Order: sequence, then C-alpha cells, then structure tokens
Amino acid sequence: MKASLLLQTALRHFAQHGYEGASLQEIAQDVGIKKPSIYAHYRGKDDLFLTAMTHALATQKIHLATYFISTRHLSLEESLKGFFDWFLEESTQNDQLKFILRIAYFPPVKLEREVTDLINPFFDSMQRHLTRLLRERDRQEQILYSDDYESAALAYLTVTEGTMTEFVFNGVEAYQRRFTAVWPIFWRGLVR
Amino acid sequence: MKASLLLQTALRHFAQHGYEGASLQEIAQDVGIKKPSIYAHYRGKDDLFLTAMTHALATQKIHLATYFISTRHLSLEESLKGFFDWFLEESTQNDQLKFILRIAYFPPVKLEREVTDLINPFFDSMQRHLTRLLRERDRQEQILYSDDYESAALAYLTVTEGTMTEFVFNGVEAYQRRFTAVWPIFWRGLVR
DNA sequence: TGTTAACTAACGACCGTTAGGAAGGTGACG
DNA sequence: CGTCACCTTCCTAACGGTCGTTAGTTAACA
Repeated sequence: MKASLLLQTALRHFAQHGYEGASLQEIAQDVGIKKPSIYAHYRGKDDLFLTAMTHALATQKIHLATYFISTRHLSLEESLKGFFDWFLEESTQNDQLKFILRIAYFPPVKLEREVTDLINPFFDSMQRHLTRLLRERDRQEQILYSDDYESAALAYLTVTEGTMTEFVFNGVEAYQRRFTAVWPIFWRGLVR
Repeated sequence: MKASLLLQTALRHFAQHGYEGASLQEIAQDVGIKKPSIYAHYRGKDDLFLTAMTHALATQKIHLATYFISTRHLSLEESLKGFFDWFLEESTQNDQLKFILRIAYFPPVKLEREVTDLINPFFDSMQRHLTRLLRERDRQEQILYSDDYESAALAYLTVTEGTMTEFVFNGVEAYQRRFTAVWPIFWRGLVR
C-alpha cells in the first residue's frame, strides 16, 4: 500500500523536477517515511523511476483506448473532437501525462535507452490505433477528403499534442484558446 | 572570448541535462578551465543560466524575424511553408531552440518566475508578429477562408511547434514525415 | 599599478546508497 | 495454544561522492 503511494508521489516529483532534480529525501518526506525506507520497496532511484514509468505508460494506454471504445456509437467528428473535452475532464491524471511528456522529450541521460525503448512502442501503438480507427470509420461515413489515413492520424496527433501540451503546462484558458483556434481549421482541411 | 564560449557550452549542457542535471564541473572541463574560474565571468549557476537564456531568446527572436522579412516578396503560402525548409537548413542553432523549448516547458523550479517572465513575452511577440503578417498578406492576396487572423496564427504556431519539437528531439525523418502529413491538411483548412 | 582571468584548496550541504537493528505480522510445528 | 523462525517495513547512523560556492594566490596585461 505504501509502495503504490510511494510510486505515485515519486511520479509527481519526477514530473515536476525531472529525474536529476527529484530528491529521494523529499519524496520520502512527502510520503511520511525516511529516505532509506524507500529501499525496502525499490532497489534504488533508477528502479523507482523505471517502475513509475512502466506503470504510467500502461495506465495511460488503457485510459486512452477506453475513450475511443466508449465513443464507437458517435460520428467520427464527434469522437475526435470530443476527445479534447473528455481529456479535460479526466485531468486528474495530469501528473502521469506531464511525466510521460517530460521523459519522452527530456529523458535522463543515463537512462536514455531504457526510456526510449519503453516510450517509442507507446507512441507507435497510439498512431496505429488511430490510423485503424480513421480507416474503419471512413468506410462507413465516407467523410474524409483523402484516404491517406496514416497522414491524417499523424496530423491529428500533432494537433492534439500541441494543444494538450499547452494545457498541461499553461493551464485551461491557454488550452481552450488554442483548441478553438486550431480545430475548425484542422477539421475543414480533413473532410471533403 | 572565453566568456561567450562558456555561455555557449553552458547552454548546450543545460539543453541536454536540464538545470539541475547540468554540472559546473563538466561545463568548465568542456571549455578547458577549472570549475571556480567560471566565477570570474558569472556570479554563479543561476547567473550563467539566466544569461544564457536571455541571450538565446534575443538571438532566436532576431533569427525568426529575419526569415519573414526576407520572404516579403513570396506568396503567403510559400512564405509559411518555406519556413519549415528554412528552419531545417538553419539547424546549426539547434541547441538554442532545444534549450528554449526545454526551459519553456520545464523551467527549474527555483527560477520559475524569472523564466516565465522572460519566456512569455517571447511567445506573445511571436504570435503578434504572425497575426500581423497574416492580416497584411491577406489584404493583398485575399486567400484565407476566415479573417480571424489571430486564430490562424495560433493554429500555425501549434502546427510548427508540433513538427519542430519532433525535429529537435526525434530527428529529420520523423520531422519530415510529420510535416508532409500535416501541412496539406492544415493549408487546405486555412484557404478559401 | 590596478585589473582581469586563471589557479589550488577547501568549505558545508546534499546526494544516493548501505549496514545494522527494532517492531510487527505470519505461518509452521510441537 | 504457545513459541519459534522468518519476512516485511520501518528506523538511525553513516558512508563516499558530488554539488555550488568562497578564499586566497599568481601570472599576464593594460
């Protein structure tokens, strides 16, 4: 039980201060134990970090997949656009996303290989899922301008990344400003 | 002379390891001096960091402005699209951009205020310049679908950010894949 | 002569980590 | 049922190492 609280606290610290900036001292203090007690649960800082990462990736993967499954009955536009609103409501898991974004862009140098080996499959899988979703939906709706679904998926990912990042780091208002600016243009470029 | 080499080396280290992860020891060694010699040029780590940041922002601001001035004679599409190619060629200054992106998203906690006070005006100014450029060009060309130039600028920024980030962190191929995917869709959504 | 930029030596603080032990719970066995 | 061994989880104390920083000195140069 303490182990998962420890993991969740560590993730928050890693997200906020980065690998090098996070201190086991402060993490332990936040959990309410002493620093050496961490070693009863994890082999060390690296182990704590990589475990937090594995856990965050697995959780987020399920979390994202769940949304697109739950909106099977909606139109493609409603599903794609609704993802932004849904994401906003689910912002409890901000720490995990911030953590993932941070280590994806700026992995700790000494764990670079381990990080990219875990991160790349995550993003690849997201892109594949999205491509498949676009293809299947377009077969029914015949709504998209081009049948290059892979490019459409990549473009959608670029837009979501850009706006989500804005949300995670600059707050709701900046996010909504950016989303209402970019979505109409993007969608207009996407459909017939 | 050593002072500017020091600055440039420090920037590279900050970009790669972050504020907390960068070590004065290693920076000095990279320059070819001993650690305490840094204090002959800067008051300390904070001063080194903030000076590097101020310098990088000023340089990049001029650098970006120069492009859009130099393409006054081109069409709006050529100017906006050409920016991506131009940026790719100018990739010498990658360190500066990587540094700026890193500290914009993940500022060192203890210098958070100083960083945002310098970063926000930078991005605001970019957006204002872009909005003005779009308005002036559209007055001549009458090409854009909407006259909401601020939204268009914000959308363009989202797309550039998304693809540039991809370039800085995942290399040229990932960048070009993403750009060729997103640009046609974006431009189609933008024009009449 | 004063200034600049380098050096060596050393400071206290914090880092991640290890050793060793105390408290509490769990399960096996007589 | 009692008890003994074991494991888990926490603790205190301390380790070697690195961190940013300061003091004090020296050589070069204006």
